[in-house]
Amino acid sequence: MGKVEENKKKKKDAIVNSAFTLFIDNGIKDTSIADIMKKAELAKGTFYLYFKDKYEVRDYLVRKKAAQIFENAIEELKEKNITEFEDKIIFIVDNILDQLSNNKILLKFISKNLSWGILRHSIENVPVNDGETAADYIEQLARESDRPVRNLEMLVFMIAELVNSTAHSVILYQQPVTLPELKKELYPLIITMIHSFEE
Amino acid sequence: MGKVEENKKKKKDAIVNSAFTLFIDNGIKDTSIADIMKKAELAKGTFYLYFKDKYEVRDYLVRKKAAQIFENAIEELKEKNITEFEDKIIFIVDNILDQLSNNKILLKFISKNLSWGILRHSIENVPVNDGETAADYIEQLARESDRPVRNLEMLVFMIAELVNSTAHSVILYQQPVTLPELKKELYPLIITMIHSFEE
Amino acid sequence: MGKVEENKKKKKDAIVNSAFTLFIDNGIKDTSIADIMKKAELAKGTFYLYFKDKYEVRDYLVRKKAAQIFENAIEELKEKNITEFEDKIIFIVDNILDQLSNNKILLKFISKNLSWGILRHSIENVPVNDGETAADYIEQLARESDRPVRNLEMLVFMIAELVNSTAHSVILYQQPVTLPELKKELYPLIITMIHSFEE
Amino acid sequence: MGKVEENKKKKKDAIVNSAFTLFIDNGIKDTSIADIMKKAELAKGTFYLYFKDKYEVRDYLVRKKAAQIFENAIEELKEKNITEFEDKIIFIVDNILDQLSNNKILLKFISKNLSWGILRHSIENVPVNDGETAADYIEQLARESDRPVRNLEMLVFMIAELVNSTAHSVILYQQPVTLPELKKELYPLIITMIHSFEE
DNA sequence: AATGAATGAGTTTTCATTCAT
DNA sequence: GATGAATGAAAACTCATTCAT
Repeated sequence: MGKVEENKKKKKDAIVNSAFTLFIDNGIKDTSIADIMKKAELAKGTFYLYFKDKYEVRDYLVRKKAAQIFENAIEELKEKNITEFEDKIIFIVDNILDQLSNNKILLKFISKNLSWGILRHSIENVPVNDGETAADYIEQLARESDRPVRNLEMLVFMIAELVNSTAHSVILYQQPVTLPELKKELYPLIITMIHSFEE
Repeated sequence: MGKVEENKKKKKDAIVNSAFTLFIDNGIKDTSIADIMKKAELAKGTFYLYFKDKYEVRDYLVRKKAAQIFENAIEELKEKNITEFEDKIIFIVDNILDQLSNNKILLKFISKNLSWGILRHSIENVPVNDGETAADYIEQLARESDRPVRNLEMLVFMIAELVNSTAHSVILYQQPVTLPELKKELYPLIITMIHSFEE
Repeated sequence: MGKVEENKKKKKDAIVNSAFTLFIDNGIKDTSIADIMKKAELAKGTFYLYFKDKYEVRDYLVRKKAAQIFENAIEELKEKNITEFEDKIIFIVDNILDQLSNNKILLKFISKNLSWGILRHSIENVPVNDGETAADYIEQLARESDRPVRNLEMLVFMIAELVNSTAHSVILYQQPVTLPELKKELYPLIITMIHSFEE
Repeated sequence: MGKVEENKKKKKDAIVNSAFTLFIDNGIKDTSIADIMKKAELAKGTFYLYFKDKYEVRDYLVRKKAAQIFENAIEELKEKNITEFEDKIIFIVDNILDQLSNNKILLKFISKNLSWGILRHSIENVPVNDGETAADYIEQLARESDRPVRNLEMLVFMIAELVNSTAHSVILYQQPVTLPELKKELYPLIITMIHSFEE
């Protein structure tokens, strides 16, 4: 990377990091571009060299943070010696739920804005792992397993949506149950779902 | 209803209907109170006699529209002769998915804004059926059934979240599958879920 | 006029007068809406209740000022006892040239922006005399004369354009001649033009 | 011209041509230096090596385009065998009116910005013919004629202003008459003017 | 209860200009 | 000479809210 390119990367990071803190603290609606750039210690006009508006920053951040959470779960999975596909899935879900539970602010920020399109499609500059998406990684796990799964994408989609949407209500508002109670019902259900997708 | 009351109802309806169209067409962020009142053909100041801000209108609308959809499904259910609890649930889900599929704009508006809290709790002025919520009604169905279900609220919650979150992606973007394909996987899964919650 | 209407008229006048001074002093480009409203002692937002942007104010002003100049000339003409059509025209032109010569700043402002369309067409709220335009008035003078003129509008048009465009250069920059020298050539030419349009 | 000089000429031309298109399409007010340089495919900073600001470019363009139009008329005049001074003037005026009529966009651009000063004074880098201005050329024509004209500059000035200001309204808006109708009145008038300036 | 003119703080956005490379 | 990233002042414009009528 040339010196200029490096400098640009640094500036973009400064904007993104500043924006994340302010979005979390004050909400997107109550964060102005002036606020972001002041905190980033850059000129207001510089914002527009990197982003169109603050919603572009939000989308970038959602992808980046979601990818990070997934990556963390994967990293921890690698350190374990889990062999069964379904156990790996449960481990990942459990790990993600715990991460989100420990960072409710992040959960609030992400879950309002996360969609299947974002999880599914590789995102420029925000790869989970060398350009690989979360869904790619899960599919790889499935292929490694000895029990083949039909319609894998659909399975992953349903698990992801179920986890994401229930997590939001449960972790943030303990509605209608607490997280441990959710897990108690959710994990057997996920196992059932996986089995029903085995060929 | 007195004549004054009737007049107030008319005004409130005008505001709400105007807001709905504008929210759908331009997004909430880009709809001003001035816009709403102009389309409603009422004075700007009048808005504040009925709502605190546009977000209150949005919440009112989401509840009202969601309740209508559910009510429609119930009405049609009553005309059928379905006896089994699980068949009733499948019928309701199927009916709602079809309604949403035929009204994608409404789906877009609702699914961005619907939460368990709204489904669950009775809403002033927007009863499904005499102050009864969707969840209340489902519980009644369950009680009428001869096979008792433990933790009914949890079951309803999970089904609702699964349906709502998958519907959004599938109906609006055909991602990752089409609606018929989703149904083919979703309904057996819902049956499985219900069975696993039977005592 | 109701009290509210009266108040609105007052506000519009304040904006227009403030704008005129600032346009003259600093130029349109260097006059901001904030400047105008500050001088008018009104809130910035109020501007947009009366005008779309500052160029709409400019157009309004050009029409108004041009109409005033013409009206002044007419007023003075009425006090004289001039009978011949051509002498009336010369009187009006002479009077206007003198007015402009005594108010070069106004000339600068008007002549950059004056067009035949503006002179010709009655302008809402800015009539020369009860909705009558300058051209209307001249035509009336011609009709009163005993020597009929063919294609009167064309005659007026050519005189107006000739006077307006030569005045600009001569009065503001004494280029290529001084005002008295221009008059010496211009008036016989106008007489010739009138004669050549007589039937 | 050295290779360096040639390169600079190319760059200046690129800037000027890009600016012309943008001025015509979007207006000068709504054309930024960034726009000009992007279209010219040059770096923003390079602009300041050639011009002070966009108004300098505008003036350069007006002169250049006006000179071209006049030069075209002269070229065509030379190919004809017209002997009388007044016929030559009419030919030139007629030719220019036709050129402008065929290029209304150019007319719009020029007539808003053309002034006697520009026509009259030799312009650095933009000679009509070896440093000669339009007015110079007309004076030469007059001198070649056997009927001497007094106050030639004044005559040219009045004809130029009359033609320029009437052309604008007539060609662009057909107001108050069409171009053929204007010509029918204008040319006899010009002849009359010339005669009245003969000694 | 209803109106709609007025407010002015707040936000976005533009853009000429500089200057290190 | 050429570049284009960065600047930040300046400008336009929006809009929720108030309040006299």
